[in-house]
Amino acid sequence: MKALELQPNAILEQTAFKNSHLETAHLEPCESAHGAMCPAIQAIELLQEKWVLFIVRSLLEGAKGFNELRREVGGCNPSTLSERLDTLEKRGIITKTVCSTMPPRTSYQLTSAGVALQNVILEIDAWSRQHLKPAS
Amino acid sequence: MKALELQPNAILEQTAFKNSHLETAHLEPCESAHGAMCPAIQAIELLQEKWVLFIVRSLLEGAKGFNELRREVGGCNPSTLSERLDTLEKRGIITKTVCSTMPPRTSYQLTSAGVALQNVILEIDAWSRQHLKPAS
DNA sequence: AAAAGCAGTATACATTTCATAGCGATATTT
DNA sequence: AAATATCGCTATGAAATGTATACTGCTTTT
Repeated sequence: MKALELQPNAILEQTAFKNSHLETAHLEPCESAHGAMCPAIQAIELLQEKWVLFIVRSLLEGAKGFNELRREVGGCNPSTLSERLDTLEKRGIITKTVCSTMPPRTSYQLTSAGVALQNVILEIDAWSRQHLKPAS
Repeated sequence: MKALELQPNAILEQTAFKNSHLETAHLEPCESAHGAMCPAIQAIELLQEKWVLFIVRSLLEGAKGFNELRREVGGCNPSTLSERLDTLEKRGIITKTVCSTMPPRTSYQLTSAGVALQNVILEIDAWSRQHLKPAS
């Protein structure tokens, strides 16, 4: 819903370079529409949102409630967590189950698509041990 | 560290609120210091920064210059790209080679640690094809 | 009887990312 | 020959995103 309908190079073209038609020439299918149709780009955009990987990692241990999750991911603030959980649900990665409304009790758990993300996380984990050097 | 014993089936067995007795003060080693010592957390924090995965993905195709990279990742703004490249260099993921200062010519390329991230990206890619449903 | 926990929402502030202009020198286009 | 585009950034201010904190009404724990 934002300015994402712009083509990547439109940005560069807008910046005072009106005649830069040369720049626009080479665009891979994936990049051409900001990944609107490319699953890989969509996935990166999703997983790269703050807290998302931590949320998934935490839910791999089992279903959790809102505040429980909040603590275990490392202190995400409630507005952000709420928004992230919404989009994860829309994307079919988690399901939300309202066990009781008052007092409130909710449970979030991974779908099979969500569980499948374990491979990604294990890969990150393995990489981090072998190659990541600590921040200075 | 604990977060690595990920058990897919645990999900099925656990109902919500399994650890409610730990509400206030339970901090695992990993979480306790914001992941200061846990490689996995550090890695997620790094890879989750905006543009980082796109940068790595793009450099897997070969070394690139600043503006070239900027275009190919999908239009990252220069200040942000500059900052990301700095941290990626500090973390040992890319190397920066200044070929000429005036006129400027620089080349960014992955280190072996950077190339090793290909596994992560391939895993995301595979996952996205099989499980990610498009944003509504 | 008091305190703390549940799942969020609302508000106001802090941080991050953004678009854009600009640099001097060459390479390309007209 | 002259105008323009390009290189790799940095600087600026504005927009978008993330933050801490307070709050709700009801139950469980102390």
